[in-house]
Amino acid sequence: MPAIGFQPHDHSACVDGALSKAQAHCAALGLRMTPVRRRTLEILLAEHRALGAYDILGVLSDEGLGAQPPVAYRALDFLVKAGFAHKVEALNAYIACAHLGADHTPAFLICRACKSVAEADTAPAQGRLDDAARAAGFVIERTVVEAEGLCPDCQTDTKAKGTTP
Amino acid sequence: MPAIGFQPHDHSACVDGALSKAQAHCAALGLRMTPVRRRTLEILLAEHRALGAYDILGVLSDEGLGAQPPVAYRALDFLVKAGFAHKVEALNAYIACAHLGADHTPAFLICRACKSVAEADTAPAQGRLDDAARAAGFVIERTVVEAEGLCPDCQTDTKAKGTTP
DNA sequence: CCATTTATGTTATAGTATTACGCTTGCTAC
DNA sequence: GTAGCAAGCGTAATACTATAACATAAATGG
Repeated sequence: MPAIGFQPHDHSACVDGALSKAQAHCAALGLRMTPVRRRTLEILLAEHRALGAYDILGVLSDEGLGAQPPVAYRALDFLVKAGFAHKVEALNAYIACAHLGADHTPAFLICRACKSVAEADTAPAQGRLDDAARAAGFVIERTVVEAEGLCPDCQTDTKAKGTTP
Repeated sequence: MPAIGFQPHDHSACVDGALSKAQAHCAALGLRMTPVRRRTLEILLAEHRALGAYDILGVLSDEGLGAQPPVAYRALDFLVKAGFAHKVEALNAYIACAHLGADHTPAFLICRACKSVAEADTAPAQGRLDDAARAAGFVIERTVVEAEGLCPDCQTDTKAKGTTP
């Protein structure tokens, strides 16, 4: 399962596919894909980049879908719980799930220059973390694996030379 | 390198050791361990638990060491950059480094019941993450590995039965 | 249809973090 | 020793992230 997001791909297909998979998943489980939730997912899907809750709220609010923070946070909570989106802890921001349908524990590669985020699989890393946890008698319920650095594109750009060029 | 924090240990020795190691490290590198910075490190070292910046600020302020947020944030930035403390992204909180002196990439085991945090080593997990990053052409500069769950003590406690008992 | 649950709208507030600016301190080079 | 400079601190103001609490409305299920 390769990381996507750093190489060109058929993005509109990737959006459409995710939307219809989400819709199907909701139908199957009796979850309700309301207008606010669907639009929030669309906004996230539009880019392989993490967006803050207030970025989402800005768009929703422009479209008359709710003007207060709880609207965005509730939609995001729903999407995260349903597995349609993830929270990127290092950025306090949210991103659409790139492997929708798989019940996975994602790892993120976060570009500090362009803020794009790729999602990889962590199963192996998690195995090792499990070992450490077991040794300590700790029971893991959720794991966060995130790496910050530079994506291929930004490694050669001027703006990549430092955090504040 | 086992995770510490979930088992009894000589805590005052662990605090003293860390403080003197930090002091020595500063002397060696020409860093300045000022009163605010030292006290901030002491506060963090006092418990194997993550503290918010405003928890720190509360203590500093009670002691006349600065009353505004930047005081705490600057001290924490210094400690994090120097490797004397880490930020726990999943909690937006800070914790003293448990393996001071080693230039390591830590993994945290965070108990959601008692908020204690243990620090383990991630070298193995990171190896796998490096592989994924290399495959994507991504250069990692910093990694965040955190696991939330229940520590040994809290697995049997009443309060551990659910998030909101 | 009515009761119940689920979702939304809104106000207010809590919690986390940074920018900006001026003052003080300590170091270095004359 | 002192002038100049960099690093650190004090403070005010503000931005960003998130939740609590309560009222209203819409869907579900008897």
